Amino acid sequence: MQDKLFQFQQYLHRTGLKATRQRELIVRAFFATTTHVSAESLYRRVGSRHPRIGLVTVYRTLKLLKDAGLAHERQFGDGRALFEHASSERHHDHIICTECGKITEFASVEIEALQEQVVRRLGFHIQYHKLELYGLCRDCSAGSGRGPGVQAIRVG
Amino acid sequence: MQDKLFQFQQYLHRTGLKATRQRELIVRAFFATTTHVSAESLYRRVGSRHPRIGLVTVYRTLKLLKDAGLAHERQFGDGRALFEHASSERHHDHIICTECGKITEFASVEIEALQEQVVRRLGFHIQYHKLELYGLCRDCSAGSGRGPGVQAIRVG
DNA sequence: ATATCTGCAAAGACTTTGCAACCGC
DNA sequence: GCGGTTGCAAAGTCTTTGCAGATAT
Repeated sequence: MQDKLFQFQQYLHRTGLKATRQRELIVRAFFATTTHVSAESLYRRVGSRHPRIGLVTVYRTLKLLKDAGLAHERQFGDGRALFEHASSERHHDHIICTECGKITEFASVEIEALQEQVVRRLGFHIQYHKLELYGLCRDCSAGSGRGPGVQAIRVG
Repeated sequence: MQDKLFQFQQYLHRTGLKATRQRELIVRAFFATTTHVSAESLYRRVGSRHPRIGLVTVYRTLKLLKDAGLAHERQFGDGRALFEHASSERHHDHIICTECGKITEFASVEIEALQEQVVRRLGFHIQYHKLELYGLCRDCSAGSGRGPGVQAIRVG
């Protein structure tokens, strides 16, 4: 987490931008999360300890994190963007529980290989993809929905 | 197309709603499209011949079409909803050209079977999924981008 | 010193809602 | 005529932008 902040500050320096107190606090808070955060929820996390930081600055810093390649922005169709850590790990997709909102990450090389096949047949040159599965997680199909969270599981 | 309108009017009657001139015009315009339309673009299509119809009514009618099971709403992550005809065909997914915006539909039973496997291993009970591939279509990779359109191709 | 940053307020894009007039049934 | 419907305007949500004062280098 400490080196993510360092990478961010490297990016700022490289680009001629400034390493401000607000940016450090927001970036720390971002990398302290384990789940997908919205701008609003990150704002609330930071604001609980540092009320003087504006939501606008959170938006702007998240944009910088994207530009620096340290964050990904996701749209899960509920009208707001969620941000997750960009890691050096392989690409992954998401399965979202429609009951409790829990987001689980997974990856399947078989699925991706098939996607490549399909794309080739249609004459497309693929750049990236987005696969979202929606359903009930184990807890919620058992009828005991808990709060949201994130797991990272590798399949295939 | 005529029977889609009939199905819609059946739905209205069944639900105690009224078959108005505006609704008929909007629904006709919707089923006259072959591509994915936004509320705004459907509004413009209708408005070109019938300027007295409001955008708000288009939104409300699209909602009715969804409720009637005759339209699906899609979010391709650019901040606005696109609507497509709900057909009795099998589920399909989309591949979107990042250059010209062309949306091509496809379906692959192999991909869906693999998704089922993954989901089962994670203990999820799947309800629906969303797969979007992004890349360059044949025309655009050849360097001759044309306007957007839609094709329907079945694979696998 | 000076170009960038911050935070507020305001604007923008998309969609929904309140309300008085309107119109199917 | 009653109750749903329309269209305008207004509000709501999420995100971006303009601007004057503040700050990093």
